[in-house]
Amino acid sequence: MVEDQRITPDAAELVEFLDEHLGGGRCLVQVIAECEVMYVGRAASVADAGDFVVMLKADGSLQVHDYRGVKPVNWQPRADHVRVAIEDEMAVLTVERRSPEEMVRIVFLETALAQALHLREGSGFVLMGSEAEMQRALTSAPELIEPGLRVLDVELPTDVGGIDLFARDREGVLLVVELKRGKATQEAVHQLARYVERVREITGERVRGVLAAPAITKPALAVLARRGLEFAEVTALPDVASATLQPGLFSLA
Amino acid sequence: MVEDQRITPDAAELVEFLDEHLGGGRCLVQVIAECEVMYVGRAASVADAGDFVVMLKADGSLQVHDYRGVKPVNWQPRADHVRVAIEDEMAVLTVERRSPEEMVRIVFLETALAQALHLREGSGFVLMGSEAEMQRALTSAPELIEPGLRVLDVELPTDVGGIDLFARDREGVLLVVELKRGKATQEAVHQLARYVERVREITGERVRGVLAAPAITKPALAVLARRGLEFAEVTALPDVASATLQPGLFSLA
DNA sequence: ACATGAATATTGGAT
DNA sequence: ATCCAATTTTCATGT
Repeated sequence: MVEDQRITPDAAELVEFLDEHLGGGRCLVQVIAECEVMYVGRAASVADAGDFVVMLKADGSLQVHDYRGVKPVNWQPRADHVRVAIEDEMAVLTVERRSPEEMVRIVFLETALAQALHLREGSGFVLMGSEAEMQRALTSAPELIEPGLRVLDVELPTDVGGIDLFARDREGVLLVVELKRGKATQEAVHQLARYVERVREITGERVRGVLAAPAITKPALAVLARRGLEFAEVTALPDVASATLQPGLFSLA
Repeated sequence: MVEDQRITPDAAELVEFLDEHLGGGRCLVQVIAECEVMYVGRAASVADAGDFVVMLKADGSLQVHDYRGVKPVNWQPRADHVRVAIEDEMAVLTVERRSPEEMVRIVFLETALAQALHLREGSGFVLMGSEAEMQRALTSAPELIEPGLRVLDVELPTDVGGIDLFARDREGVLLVVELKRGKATQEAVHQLARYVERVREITGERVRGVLAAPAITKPALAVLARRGLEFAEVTALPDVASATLQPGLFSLA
């Protein structure tokens, strides 16, 4: 798994190391070093000398990690061009991409460790509780929103965006459903209001608007009520969470 | 910088290592191993056995990296609780947090490397080109949007959200400006339309709406025009990008 | 603690 | 290539 490791390499050795290991198939290269990091592109930034973990993956993505936070200090998703060179007796890494045109430049002042890893692919990954999954569940069991609901359409496109679920209630009244997998905010209410208004304009019919989510913020609920819209509590993860959060067991079978 | 390292530790040695180094001040711990990763919380996921880089930072944040992409396969921002134990002769790492209630559980099947790093703090970090900066620039030089503009308010709160810039044009007509630091999308147009409509209702005056951004998508521009709103081209990074993207120089002075 | 909104958001999917 | 919408978004900020 650990293919190669160099302790306190000098500039020349680091360049050689990177040249050798970058671009490999399932390779991940890390450099732990004191360095300066600069970025220009969608924004621009400079980080003065500090200790960072620089991670370069096989797809050309780069991230520079600090001692805190999930988010890197600097990064670059899937770059087109990765280059190493020696400038002023220091190893310099340049990662560029077109579209958008941007670049990250790292000057290695003092390298503690460089390592090349080969990560064998995992056999499988499953994610549960996405909005798409919620949509499928509610389409096949619309009574979870309200009894007597008949789904007419899913992801129905309009000129102001796609309607998650379009239906008629038990009395035949048109119903627009906006789904959120997490706690719904005012933004979701505005989205729903927009769809309802548009459908009213197009059809001339009475239209109900329902925000379906596991929860809603208090301010959002207030706006919802003021606009004559409704909230329906639906959970994204039916029972998995409660079952598996018990300490000890953790099978998602 | 590299405080401690263990090559192919067994379960007991890994647990001891983690117990010793976790929770340190500016410490970052990495484990490169074949493992299984499970997550339950806002969603739920399972990753079958595969090779990953597990990174634990001093603030309790966790990330599990794959061979590709900037985003980790699994992660946890600032957890409240980090635990290691031996189960079925394997080292198991559990990272939990309240609010939201969630946890990541990692079973180490075969560990290639464990290392503890001490990252000294960097001296400085500067980011240029944020929306806040753009707002300040345009407030002090509103003619960049349009000649004769007088700014009345910044971040003016309404019941449908905060208006980035509120102004009067040279003819005294009210003007609502929505700022975007990147290419503006339809969502930004809807936001602007909402503010304009609300200000019209409140004031009863004629109100212009301007979307100020470095660029706008074609569909967004169409919607904008249809709604009688306007686009103003303003750049978030006045000249830094073009000046510094020249190969060779890279000073942001 | 809760809610809001920006972000170099990233990423996958549709057009 | 462009555009849109979800995301375990994360994160800082204000209340």
